[in-house]
Amino acid sequence: MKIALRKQQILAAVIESYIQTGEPIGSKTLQNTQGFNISSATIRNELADLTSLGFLKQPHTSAGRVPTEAGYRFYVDNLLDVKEPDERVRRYIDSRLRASDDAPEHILESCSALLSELLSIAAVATTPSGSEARVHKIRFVQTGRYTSMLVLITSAGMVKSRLFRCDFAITPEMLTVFDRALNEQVAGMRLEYINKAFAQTFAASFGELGLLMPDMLMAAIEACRDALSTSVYTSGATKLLYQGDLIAARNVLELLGDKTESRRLFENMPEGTNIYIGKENSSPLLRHSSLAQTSYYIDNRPAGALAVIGPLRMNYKGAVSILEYTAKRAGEIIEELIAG
Amino acid sequence: MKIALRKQQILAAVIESYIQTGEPIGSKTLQNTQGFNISSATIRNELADLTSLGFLKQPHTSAGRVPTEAGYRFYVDNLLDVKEPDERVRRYIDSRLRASDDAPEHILESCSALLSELLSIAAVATTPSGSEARVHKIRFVQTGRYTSMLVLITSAGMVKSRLFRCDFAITPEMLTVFDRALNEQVAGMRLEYINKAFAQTFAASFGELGLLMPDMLMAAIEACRDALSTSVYTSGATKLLYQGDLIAARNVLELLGDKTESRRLFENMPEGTNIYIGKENSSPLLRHSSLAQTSYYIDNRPAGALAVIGPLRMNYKGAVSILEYTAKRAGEIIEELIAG
DNA sequence: TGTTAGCACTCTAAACTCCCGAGTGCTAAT
DNA sequence: ATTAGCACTCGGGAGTTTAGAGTGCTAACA
Repeated sequence: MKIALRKQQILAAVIESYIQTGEPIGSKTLQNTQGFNISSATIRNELADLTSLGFLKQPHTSAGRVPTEAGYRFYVDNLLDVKEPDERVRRYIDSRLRASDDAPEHILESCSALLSELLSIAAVATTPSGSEARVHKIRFVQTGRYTSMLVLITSAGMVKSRLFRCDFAITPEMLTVFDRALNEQVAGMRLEYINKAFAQTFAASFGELGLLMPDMLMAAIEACRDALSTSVYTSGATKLLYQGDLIAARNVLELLGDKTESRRLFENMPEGTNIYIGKENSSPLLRHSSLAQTSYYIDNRPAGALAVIGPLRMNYKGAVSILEYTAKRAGEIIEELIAG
Repeated sequence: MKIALRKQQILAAVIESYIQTGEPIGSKTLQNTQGFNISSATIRNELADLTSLGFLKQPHTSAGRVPTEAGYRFYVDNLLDVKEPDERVRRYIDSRLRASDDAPEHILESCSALLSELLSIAAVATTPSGSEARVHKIRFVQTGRYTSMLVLITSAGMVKSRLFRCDFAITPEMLTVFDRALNEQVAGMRLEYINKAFAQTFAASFGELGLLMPDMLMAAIEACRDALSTSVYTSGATKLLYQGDLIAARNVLELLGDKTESRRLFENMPEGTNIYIGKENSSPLLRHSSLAQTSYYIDNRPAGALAVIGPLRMNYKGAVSILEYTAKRAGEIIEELIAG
């Protein structure tokens, strides 16, 4: 769609004003505050055009204009010139990410805290999915007479542990047997193959000894499932409660409170930066909100997502800028970690 | 304070009606719905007395009565006959707690989910504090060339792990040295003594070798700190958003979103079951809410807390009943686990 | 003395009306 | 193509009215 430059400038002005104030804006105010060198009548004509194009609407006949979802869409597609954040902000992000401790999980937790803090809206970060990963090795630590901890280390450097409990007393020898037998089989296997079927054939191949293993194997399966499934960290959802639209906020809270739902959000996200506005969202709970999402990369492959969720009139420019910078740095820092 | 039986019954009726409907209730409705054998005029007299006693108030001169905080207080102190939950509910609680996996943390997570589900309000559960616990032992698992996992096992059977990373390549021998040296010192020590001061004297006593240890010791300190500090699991806070009082809900969300704040809530709770109504709460964020809390016991000692947070007009009877039963069962099930 | 019927009184919330003013679209002049 | 001018629209705030739920008081009654 080809649209005259002045129309675009006016559209941008309306949207940015509305994002800032939340109030419908009319031709006169627009003329005064934005310093256009044209009369309000001319602006009115343009506004009428933009309205009939479907980019703006009026809450009622005699009110100012408000962007429609299509308007926001055009804005983010064509009128958003995103810059890197200020040096001060960049420094701040760096320092906060560096301060997180040595687990990727904690870095991602910091990402979501950081995003919601800087943008004053809800933020989400997902851990890398383990779907590409393989078992590197599995270790055992005895923690009690009947209990032990299984530690799974994946080829991607992720570490997951799981407690299990047997109904017989565990001896160190037994753990050595478990360790050797299990690692011989699973080392190098894709995580998703460590499932119930595998456990059965594995236990069966040990005859009587196999009877001692189900608890241990169950723990292994669960550890793999943990490593395979992405976890989702959220922050600042309550901030939305202070920003007007109660039902939108409530729905977002609902969505983010449900781990399964929020995980699903990122399952089929295309990589790169994406913005979903209102009804464009896959979840009906986001029908009145916007989601801005970007991927972070580990070894040049998209690993997980950072995202913010806010009202339709969220600060898209700032959001994209900060999202992309944070994602870049988070990827780099996690890479350093794993390289070790 | 001595109060005639009939007055008490009327007070109870008003409060229970208000809890159910949220509407002020007047003398006539009270007479009709609760089947008192006295005229509405008589009820009016009693209501006037209860009002001047400070247990009831009127939103405006010509409206029905609503309980005051003092009214709720009298109600929970004197008029609450708590029964065990139904068999069906008991079964349900049991099965849900059994289904949680073998870590106390997961059981407590289930508790909070369960409470908020059954009572439709926000629920909280805290893990046992480790303040009484001592180090049982510490184990190491190598997870990468430069990284390892430290596993802390406490005398209370709690297991915490922590990753750490050194800037030199780790060898199995080195871990064996760490293991032996560290355990010799710390086994049996109270968790809170494993702190920076300890780490310094410990590292110092190893001379040059001590220079290799700071990362490992840092991890040990953090694991102990983890084990020492109670974690707080919350569920269902969003349910409050559907129950009228928005600012109360918002404040609760705020409180529960902040781990430090919500931990503080339970720091000095007396054991047993307690109810804090409105301004009785220590946190100003709960000024418009009620908190009902009970302890669960491990080996006959109070270990942690289960609680629900809801509006002043929460269903106190159901809440206490379900809280106490859940706490009892949770304690028992955790005991079984740890006994192993 | 405790209970009750009757009644005048109070007060809110909902419905209705009125009107200001911001904002519009159209027309005619530049 | 732009602009000034103007009649028109309409939401929402202010003021008014009204219905009805609920009260407290009084006087009669058991």
